[in-house]
Amino acid sequence: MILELDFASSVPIYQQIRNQIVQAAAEGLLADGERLPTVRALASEAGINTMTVHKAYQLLKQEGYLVTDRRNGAVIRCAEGREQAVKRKLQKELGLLAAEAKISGVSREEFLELCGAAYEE
Amino acid sequence: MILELDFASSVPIYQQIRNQIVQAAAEGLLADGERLPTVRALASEAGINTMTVHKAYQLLKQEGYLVTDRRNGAVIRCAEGREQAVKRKLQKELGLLAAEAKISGVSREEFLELCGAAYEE
Amino acid sequence: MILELDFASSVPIYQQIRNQIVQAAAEGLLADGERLPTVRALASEAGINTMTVHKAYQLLKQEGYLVTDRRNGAVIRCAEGREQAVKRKLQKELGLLAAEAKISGVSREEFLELCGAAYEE
Amino acid sequence: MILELDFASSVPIYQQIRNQIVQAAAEGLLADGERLPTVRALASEAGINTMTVHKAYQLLKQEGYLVTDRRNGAVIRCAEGREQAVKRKLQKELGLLAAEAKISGVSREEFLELCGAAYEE
DNA sequence: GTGGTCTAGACCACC
DNA sequence: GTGGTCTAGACCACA
Repeated sequence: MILELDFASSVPIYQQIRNQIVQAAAEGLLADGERLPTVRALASEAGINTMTVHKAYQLLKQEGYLVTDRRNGAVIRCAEGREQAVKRKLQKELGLLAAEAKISGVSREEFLELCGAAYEE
Repeated sequence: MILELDFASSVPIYQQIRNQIVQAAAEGLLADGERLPTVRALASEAGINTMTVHKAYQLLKQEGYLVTDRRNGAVIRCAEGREQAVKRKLQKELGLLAAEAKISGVSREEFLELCGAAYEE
Repeated sequence: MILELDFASSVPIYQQIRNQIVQAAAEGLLADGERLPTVRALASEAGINTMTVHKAYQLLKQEGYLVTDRRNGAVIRCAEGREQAVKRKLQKELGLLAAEAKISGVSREEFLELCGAAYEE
Repeated sequence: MILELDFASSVPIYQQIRNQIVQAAAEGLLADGERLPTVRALASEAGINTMTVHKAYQLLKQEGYLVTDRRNGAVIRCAEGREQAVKRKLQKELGLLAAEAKISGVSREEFLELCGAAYEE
């Protein structure tokens, strides 16, 4: 588990952790059901406060990407039940991104190409 | 110019204003070169402080979506010179959205469909 | 007399006019003693308010770059008597520019080269 | 951190702060990576509003002279990646200063001497 | 009339 | 503790 944190970024560190775990899961680096490092381990490895990692885990849990198993600690949870919620989120966020693309001269084809590439990766 | 602001949202009001202006421009409600409401007008209409509107305008200006003409006030500015910057932004943000879609069971086809719909609108 | 004005710039229009007249004089496009266009002529040519041109002329006059001759209207005035004042101004402004160059990795040689080129032009 | 602010000046306070921090960095009073005072501290020390200091920091951040580390506050950032942008700025500003020098009777040698002295300091 | 600057407070999110 | 956001006023420069 290697995190690349940007402490100067405007996006909160706990959010960066959350994002990178989600992306790692999507890229297959984290298999469904795989155990995540403990809060303490991840915090010391990244040189940050345990509270920050805890908050990221809480967020993932709340979103359903993570389940805390009494015996195994935190476990990643891919897959279903989230489709509707995620689609709603996608609609909202894609709307804004598409608008920015549109008025900046990015064509529909270029936009969809970027979308496809993003899913592939 | 009708703004729908959510004062309870965690996304700052000035960002909401910025987003809605970008979307209005993409939907054609705001033509290239069209004059935007004055900061004072928009502020009083939305029931917020002029500073907040000012900040939104500054942000749009900095991103190149808006030009403040010393004689006329604020003017919307579509297209040109922004393509590269916008594409980089798209790559980053689409990467995360695609990841969320992927591990939530949204197929490539469904994802691209949503992307296309977002651009269309 | 061709002015290139940027109405979106943060530098006031009257200041832009003043700057371009000074530069034109330095490049020899405006000879010492040459007559400047009337306020009205310059204003209509550039599509701006006469008050704005007037303010630019007032500024030039105050700085000693321009003399209003009762018979000839506004006349450009190159040369001396201003050396001390200009040197003081240069010291102040160059100090800041040099500082920016320095901490941005521009070497002394590069900086002086740019200075020389600026004077040459 | 001692600031000398001129409240009567036409140059905005936040710009004065920005300028003095840049100059302090160039003179070596502020080392690369060194922590700047907090907005609150600087504001109370200088007897001005925190918003004004905040604006100065935002400006420095935007120009790349400052990074705000989420854990530590504001940190000075010398060099790298800014050379091109700074050179463009220098060309423009030096052009005007050189023009003023030229038509005020300041010779090329005197001008370059002042430039060299400015860099030295 | 416009946008730009500034004040003196307040509250919040993050770490 | 930090920076970020927001308010309700005010004043100024520009055109």
